[in-house]
Amino acid sequence: MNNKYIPLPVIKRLPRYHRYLEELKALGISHISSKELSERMGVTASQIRQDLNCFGCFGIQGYGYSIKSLYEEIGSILGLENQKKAILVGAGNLGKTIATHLKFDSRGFDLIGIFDADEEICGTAIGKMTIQPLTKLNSFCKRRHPDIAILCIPGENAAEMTDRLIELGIKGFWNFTQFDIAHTHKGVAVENVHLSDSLMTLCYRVNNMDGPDVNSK
Amino acid sequence: MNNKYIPLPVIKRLPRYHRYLEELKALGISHISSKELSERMGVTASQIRQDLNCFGCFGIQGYGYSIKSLYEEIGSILGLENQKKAILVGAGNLGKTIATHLKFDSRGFDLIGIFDADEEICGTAIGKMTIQPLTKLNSFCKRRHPDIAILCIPGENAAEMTDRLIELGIKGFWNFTQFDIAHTHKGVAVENVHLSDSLMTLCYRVNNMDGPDVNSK
DNA sequence: TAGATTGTTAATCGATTAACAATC
DNA sequence: TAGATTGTTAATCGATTAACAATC
Repeated sequence: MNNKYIPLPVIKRLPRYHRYLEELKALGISHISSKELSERMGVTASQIRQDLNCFGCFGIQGYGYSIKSLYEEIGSILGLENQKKAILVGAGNLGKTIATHLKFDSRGFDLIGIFDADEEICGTAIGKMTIQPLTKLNSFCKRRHPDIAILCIPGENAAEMTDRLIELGIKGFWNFTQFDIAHTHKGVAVENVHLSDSLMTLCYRVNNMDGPDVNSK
Repeated sequence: MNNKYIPLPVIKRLPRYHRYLEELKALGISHISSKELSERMGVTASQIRQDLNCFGCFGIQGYGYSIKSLYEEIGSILGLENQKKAILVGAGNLGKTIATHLKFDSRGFDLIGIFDADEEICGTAIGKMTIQPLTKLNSFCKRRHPDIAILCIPGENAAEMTDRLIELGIKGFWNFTQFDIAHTHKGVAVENVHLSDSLMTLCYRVNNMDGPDVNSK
């Protein structure tokens, strides 16, 4: 696999490129220059070219980038076709919504199990899946080897659950709890979705609209 | 209000400080040095001191920071006590979950209205509120003057709805749609929660765990 | 007073932007 | 060939880290 170091900001921009290219593809446009794409996306053309060149030479001088092939390239860089196995831990309101609202298939994942501590709701169906009790988590992981866990449990239980899941071979977390999955766990990928933090950031911004503009990305 | 320019990365870190201080306060600890806090949070002490000094001198040399007062300071910097008025637009699965899952009160907002295009579900209660039809949106905004909108509608309708809401005086968006609320709208605060993008970023990371480590924040 | 830790300036590091030669 | 636009190097900008004098 590619062994070059890629800056995190670049990686975080890839899904957005992917999204814009998908849209352009749907519009039936065949190719686009970094300049035009940059205008649509509100970034610099330089940044687009620099970002893409971290991974290879995808453009053609004097012509631009083929939308279809660049879209596929980025999808493959992200690893969307690899279908890593995901489990959901915590099937409350939030967990249920996450499980049903997202297109895991086209985002590189296959949701293979849903677990909850509350034995009452076990057996209930979510989509095509049935909620299982946490008591079955260990045997399930040993049998199916899920790659990542989606954490939708109360924050108080997150530290302990994280340790347990890492023990069981989980290599990545999509974390919706308040708890910060620690920098101390090496070799584990963590994507935090701290909704409260996001809301508070918005709070700051709407309260400081008069000051020097910070409302760009 | 403070008119100094504050870098966006600093603002985005404030909620996390707030969260850690809340926890320390609950533990009954009275004060803490930037060094100890930095170790708990996995950042540098320098960064903490630099960040805080954007807003004022909250520490005491030789002693550290009073947890209770720093917690309050940060809350007040974020503007959490201002209780800006928020409306939710789109009361599907995701919207419903967002409305019920988050503590708006302690995050600087008061949720005062919920709207949906589907007349069928109007009248249904979510928490203490009732879903209203979108046809009542304009008159509601003219009467109540909400500050921000939480967008949980399908991406296809987002562009149009954004324009409509800005027209109606909305000054901030908490955007859960795929659609990027544009850089073209000046003077409007936008906080995007692109869940699919986040999931794809995680996908890249779990697929590239062998390479040079990018799994830090 | 001595020790600790801040506030702040200076140094470093990394990311973004600009420029331009290479090339389709 | 001429025009366009890339890939890539160099310049700039901004954010992070280190260092230390000020001070509790």
